[in-house]
Amino acid sequence: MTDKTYNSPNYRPLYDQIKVLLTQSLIGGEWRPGEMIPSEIDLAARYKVSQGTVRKAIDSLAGENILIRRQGKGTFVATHNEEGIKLRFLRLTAVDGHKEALQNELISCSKTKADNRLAKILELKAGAALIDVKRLLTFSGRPLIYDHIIVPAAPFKGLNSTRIEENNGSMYGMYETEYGIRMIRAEERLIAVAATGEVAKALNLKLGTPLLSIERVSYTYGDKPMEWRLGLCLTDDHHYMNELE
Amino acid sequence: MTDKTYNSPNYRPLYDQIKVLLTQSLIGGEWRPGEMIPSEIDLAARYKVSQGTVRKAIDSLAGENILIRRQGKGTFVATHNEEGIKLRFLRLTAVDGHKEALQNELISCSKTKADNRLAKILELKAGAALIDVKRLLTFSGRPLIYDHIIVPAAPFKGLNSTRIEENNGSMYGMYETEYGIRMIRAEERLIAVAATGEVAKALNLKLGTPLLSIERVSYTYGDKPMEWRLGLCLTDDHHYMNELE
DNA sequence: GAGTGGTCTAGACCACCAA
DNA sequence: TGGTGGTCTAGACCACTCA
Repeated sequence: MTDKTYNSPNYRPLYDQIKVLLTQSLIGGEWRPGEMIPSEIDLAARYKVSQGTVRKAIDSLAGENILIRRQGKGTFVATHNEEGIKLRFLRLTAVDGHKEALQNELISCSKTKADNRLAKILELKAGAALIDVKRLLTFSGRPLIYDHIIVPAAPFKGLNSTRIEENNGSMYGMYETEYGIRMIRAEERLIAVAATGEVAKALNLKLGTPLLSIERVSYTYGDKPMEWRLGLCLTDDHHYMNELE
Repeated sequence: MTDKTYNSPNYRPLYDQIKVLLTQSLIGGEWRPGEMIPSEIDLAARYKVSQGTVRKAIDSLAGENILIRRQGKGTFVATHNEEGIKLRFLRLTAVDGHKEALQNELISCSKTKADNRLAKILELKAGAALIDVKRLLTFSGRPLIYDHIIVPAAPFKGLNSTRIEENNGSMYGMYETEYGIRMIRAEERLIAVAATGEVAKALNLKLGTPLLSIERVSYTYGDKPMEWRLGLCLTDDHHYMNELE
């Protein structure tokens, strides 16, 4: 790490290189979700840089919610299996802001093959094996979201309805616990649509009722897409919250 | 600044105190939108702290898009009047991702009074004077958004249709240029609704067409709400993009 | 070349937590 | 009490921009 490679065409700051090394250890499973990583001083010794440089690398990863700092305790690998962080990606809240019980009702879990569109989104070959999950999410006993989830079959071997129910429908938690795959980022695209047959029936709505359509692609380390999801949400007393900076 | 007030109940890091001082200078107008602020070294001398501490304060403000760093040039006060940053809060993009010409068509600009709901949102007294703007936004010649904008009349004295058109409909730019008020943050709440009379007509739609409703409250320094806005968007070939971390 | 932000270091000390 | 992250400093040097 003494070679700073200044003036080289592909110059990267040291802390950026350290960040890559840390990420590789995360991908490689050296530190698993929920575990504590070595202290800043230990890492500094390991990589032969100053504590401040390690610090900056960790700061960056903490800013991306990949690591979590806890003063006095240590730095931990973030996980979706933690109370309070479990629903990090769920932006739908009640209009009056009250907390509510969330329940899953599995509709189906089957195998399909990727058409061109999904293959492109998930970076697979057309025809690749997929797992297709449909479910209903109920808020305080009322069904509000019709969820359609698709993941590649290869990395999620053995995923079936039993396993989903064992994990209480927490998909992200299951991906981590059962397959060691952690989602670190997601992109959502929202539009308004009219409720059609199957969905209207499941949500107990009139045909044509406006629904919020949330299409989400989730990424794991290295910006690799690992899940496609389409949620159709009834928004008569809930809304999707977003903060702009 | 020598008093570090350690162990005091309301202990705040030095860089946080510097951040407050910088923010006060921004509010007070010492450095106006688009201008360069003093160099880190100068600020360090001014506040009697090290460059690193000033740096951390600036880093924080840059992270909130309040300041913009430019290596080799200096640090500048962010502005909505800059090409490329102009539409920072607009998340609606074409499905195929192509760039498009955006145009404003002013429908009305009138005075009203705050009802209880708006008074609460904008932190005013019920009955306070408001300015009410309606307009149509067209993308590549096609009307896609019916916008309803409400601001308190007091800080925006003299805002009328003429002035809006002089600023080409760029509301945030106008707030800065004409009134020295900069929006730094916004909260949005999205739901799906059905098009009703006036809006359906303006957007040339059938009654009941699903529209994306985007309610936005914008805040200036000190988390003071200064604008309420409701956009009704046709999303047949556009979508609202959002990134989750 | 002078000035700006960006990186990196080494060291001191503080705040928080657990045993 | 010892270990962890968090703050702060002083100083050296690099990368970028512009005159």
